[in-house]
Amino acid sequence: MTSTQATTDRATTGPRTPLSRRRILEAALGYIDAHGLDALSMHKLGAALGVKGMSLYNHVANKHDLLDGVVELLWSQVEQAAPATPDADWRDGFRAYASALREVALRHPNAAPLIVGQLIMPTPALRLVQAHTAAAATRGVAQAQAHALLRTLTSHALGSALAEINWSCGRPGCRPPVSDLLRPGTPQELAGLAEVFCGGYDPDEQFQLGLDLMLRATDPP
Amino acid sequence: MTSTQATTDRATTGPRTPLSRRRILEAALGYIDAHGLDALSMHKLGAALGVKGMSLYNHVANKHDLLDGVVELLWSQVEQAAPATPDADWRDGFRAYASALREVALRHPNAAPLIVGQLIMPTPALRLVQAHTAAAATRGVAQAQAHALLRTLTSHALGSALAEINWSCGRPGCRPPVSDLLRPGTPQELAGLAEVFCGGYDPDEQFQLGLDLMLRATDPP
DNA sequence: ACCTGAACACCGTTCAAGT
DNA sequence: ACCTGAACACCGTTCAAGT
Repeated sequence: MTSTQATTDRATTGPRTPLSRRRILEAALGYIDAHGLDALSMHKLGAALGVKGMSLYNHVANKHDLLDGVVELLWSQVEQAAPATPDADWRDGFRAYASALREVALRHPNAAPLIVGQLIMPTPALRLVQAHTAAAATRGVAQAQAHALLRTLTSHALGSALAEINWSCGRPGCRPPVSDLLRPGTPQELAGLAEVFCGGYDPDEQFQLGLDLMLRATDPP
Repeated sequence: MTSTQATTDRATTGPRTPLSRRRILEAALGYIDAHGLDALSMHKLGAALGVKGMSLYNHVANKHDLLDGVVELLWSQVEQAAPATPDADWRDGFRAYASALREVALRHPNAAPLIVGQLIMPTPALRLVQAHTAAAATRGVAQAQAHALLRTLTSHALGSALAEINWSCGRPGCRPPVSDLLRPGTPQELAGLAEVFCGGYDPDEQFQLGLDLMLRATDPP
């Protein structure tokens, strides 16, 4: 309650950790995870950081820039999870890249649409392309071919993650239930179809099958 | 200038076509196409319809419902472009479905992110699944297999369309230039990579190759 | 250098009133 | 039945002022 107690919330240096672009972006992602993309506002994000909304403009240019930064943060998580490993089989590296991208999207379902809607190509994404292309090049894979494969894998990872987030109902409890996806007027017959189309499959398995297809299409080493 | 001239804007029945959900949704899509998703507001959309913002609430529940309606409109365009044709080869139908979905997304780049971010499964989408599944069933394709294929095709169409909208630079003039996608700090070396990764390929061709892969993976008729 | 108060135009939404 | 005026809380953003 008192101001001396308030510092226990942060448990770090001084009475208040100073603002920084990095800290703001992480807080923004956390806020989106917790409350949804639409709920994020500069005022509320400021409050969540113990600061007054307008202070954020000292570290980000505007809200659009803030969201770009969140996308960059997500890509850096992908980079951390699936760095290129020059010694291992490049196909395993490509597979790990696609899986990591999908997993980051699934771990942040409220933020995932940003990845594909922010009109930005963040540095960590380019570093991933560069590193994995280089790994494949050591086995004689041409740059154009590696790029084509990486583009397809990226589309597949994001496309299937977003489809899963919006339309699939995880196996057991189906949160939210399929019926929440349907407009009130939907005919009973189509509602039944939705139940099986959206609920009756394993998204992981479907994603892996797609991966296999794409990687097998390239001729051996 | 005068009020008698004003009616020439619509050139239809009476001095002012009455509002309807359908007319509102079409105007909303047109507005998004013209001015971008972020620019759409109830006030401005009302003005574009010659009406006062709040009037829209007589026909749509709220802005979220409005956007859901726009997504439904887009799916109905897909349905119109690629109805199932029970007599033709079902593979051609599936291919036409995926191509139509992609083309609708590319034709409405500003609205496309909505398809994958609105948490809704519109009736026309379900009708497409139903019709194409039925077409495949007449050739002995099991429902589960048809559904799996349709899910993969849907992910691929949307994933590649969204990737193309955001990160690719159509062959000749590259609007906007790749450099607009990069954050100011991007190292020169990665900027060069972006130029070839985002600009040096044919998105149509890449999409069609993916389609071939998916359709060939299913055993013959 | 960085945070704040005050202020701005704008936004989504409600509701009582008009027609 | 459907449109509007007035009003509300909220939003993104600016800027002069504080420290």
